[in-house]
Parts: sequence; C-alpha cells; structure tokens
Amino acid sequence: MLSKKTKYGLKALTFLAAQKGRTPVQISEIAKHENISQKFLESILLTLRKTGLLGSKKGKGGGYYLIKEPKDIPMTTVMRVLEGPIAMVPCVSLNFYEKCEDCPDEASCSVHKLMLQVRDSTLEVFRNNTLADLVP
Amino acid sequence: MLSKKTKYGLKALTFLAAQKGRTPVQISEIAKHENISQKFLESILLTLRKTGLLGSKKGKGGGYYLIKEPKDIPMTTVMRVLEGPIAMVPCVSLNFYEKCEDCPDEASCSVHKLMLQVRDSTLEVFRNNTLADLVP
DNA sequence: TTATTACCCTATCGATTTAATAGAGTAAGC
DNA sequence: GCTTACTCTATTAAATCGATAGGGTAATAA
Repeated sequence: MLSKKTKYGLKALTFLAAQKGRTPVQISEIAKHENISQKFLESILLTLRKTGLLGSKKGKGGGYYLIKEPKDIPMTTVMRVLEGPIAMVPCVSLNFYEKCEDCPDEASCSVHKLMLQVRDSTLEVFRNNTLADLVP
Repeated sequence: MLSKKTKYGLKALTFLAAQKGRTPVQISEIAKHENISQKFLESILLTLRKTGLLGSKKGKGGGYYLIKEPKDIPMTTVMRVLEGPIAMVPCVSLNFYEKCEDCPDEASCSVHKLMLQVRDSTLEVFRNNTLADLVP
C-alpha cells in the first residue's frame, strides 16, 4: 500500500513540475490545490528539500521550487526518498538489503525467487519514468 | 512491504507443493520446517482452506494438503488471498477498486498514471508464475 | 530597523494494523 | 472412548500512520 506521504509528495512534485518558471510556490498554495493537509505537507516538503530534490526560499515571496529539471528526476529516486525500499522484502532490496533471520538459504527460498521478479519489474517502471512523465 | 502472513503462507504452500504425494501434512511439521510460529501458521492455513486452496483432514494422520495441482494455482490468486490488493492504490485496483476522495480527476492524476504502470507490471509477474514455479 | 511572511522543528495523539499468544472447543480416527 | 490435530475466539504488545498543535527562526520588503 502506497503511503499518503508518498502520494502527497508525488502530487506536490508534479504540481511544482507543472509550473511555468521555477519561482518559489508557497506551501499553502500547493496544499490547497492538491487537497492536502498543510501541516502534513510541510513535513513532506521538508524531507524532499533535505534530500536535494527541492530548494526553498524564506520570507515574503518565498516557497518551494524544483532544483533540477523534471526530466532529470527519475522515479526511482523519488520513490526511495518518500516510500523507502522499492522491494517488498528486504532480502531482495538493492539499496536496503537485509538478510531474513528465518530462511536458511536465499537461493532456494520461494518467496525470494518471486519477489526478485516483482522488484525487477517494478524497478523497470520507475526507471522508465521521470517527473516530467507525470505532468499531464 | 510484504506481510509475514503472506511470506509464511507462500512458504507453507511451496512446502506442500514439494511433497511427493498429496497426503495431509501436520501444521507442526510445516511450522518446524519453515521456522514459523505454529499458532500464527494455523490461522494462515485456515484462511487458505476457506478460500479453497487447501483441504484439511482432522484426527490422527490429519493435516493440510493441496487441493489442486501446483501448476494450476496462479500467484495472482495466492497473493490476493494472502496480501489483498495487488495495486498500491485502490484507484488502480482491479479487484478492490475504490475512488480517491481527494483527487477530482483520475485521468489527470500523476499518482494514478504511475501506479497503473506498476500494477500492470506486477500483475504480469504474478500471472506468469504458478505455485509450481516456486518449488526449488 | 522593523514588521511580516513563511519556513522549520518538536511533541503529541488516536486509530489502525500487524504479529503473536492463549485457551478452549470440536471432529475424526484407532 | 481416548488421543490427536484441526478450528475458533479473544487478547495483547508493538509499531506505524496520518494528522494536529504550537512555537521558533530566518529572510525579505518596506
């Protein structure tokens, strides 16, 4: 299940990508336009800024803006920042690998085998999509 | 994230599929072999039986067994029973569709557009795998 | 310099889900 | 008729999620 955090983050990023210039957009404007709790959105934009996807400007006329061009922001990056691991189990994760404490042998584990395929196919989708592809 | 319930369920089904005959296997044997809490496994096998994937036999020499051949059990069925919706958001789910209460227009929703692709690629994996494919 | 604006941070909260456990009940077989 | 093993209900602790509240701080315009 996709978390609201990711859902809202994607919507906010898409909204920023759809702006004409790269002038700062206020949180309140994004929240209103996308039907998102403003306070919740604040924390999401904050993490996006800390990860280097967004820049912010304080004071009058301030707000958030994209640092890079939408076409240079792959969905793999966005999803990992917002949702975390792309894999459904840690033992097939590229960036968040962890061994299962049960399961003595990964190579012969049926769950491992299946989830590896799911991870690969999902990854391909995210690799083939940039933020630019999400803008209507 | 894959739930333990699904993980254990898949392992149990694979274990049953790997049996030579279709004679009942005790819960305790499955639990021991796959490192699963027996009581937790009980409830999982129960739902699998209620869904028609497994049969059970009581009394001495009883246990659980597969009703159909492993090659006739597609992963789509198993995953929907154990994990629920395959889609990451209800608005792109085939079997569990629900409209988003935010989001005025699905067609122009960036999240919808992306998650539709993910659902399709994941679905393809599950459609191409039966229980027989998971047996080592 | 001063007032305003808007970002930034911490803490809290209720609701929900998850994973596991306990204990009693019931049906089948020897 | 007694054992075995499945069946069901209830409870629990822990974790996570989504949201809210409230104040602090820095940058900008005037």
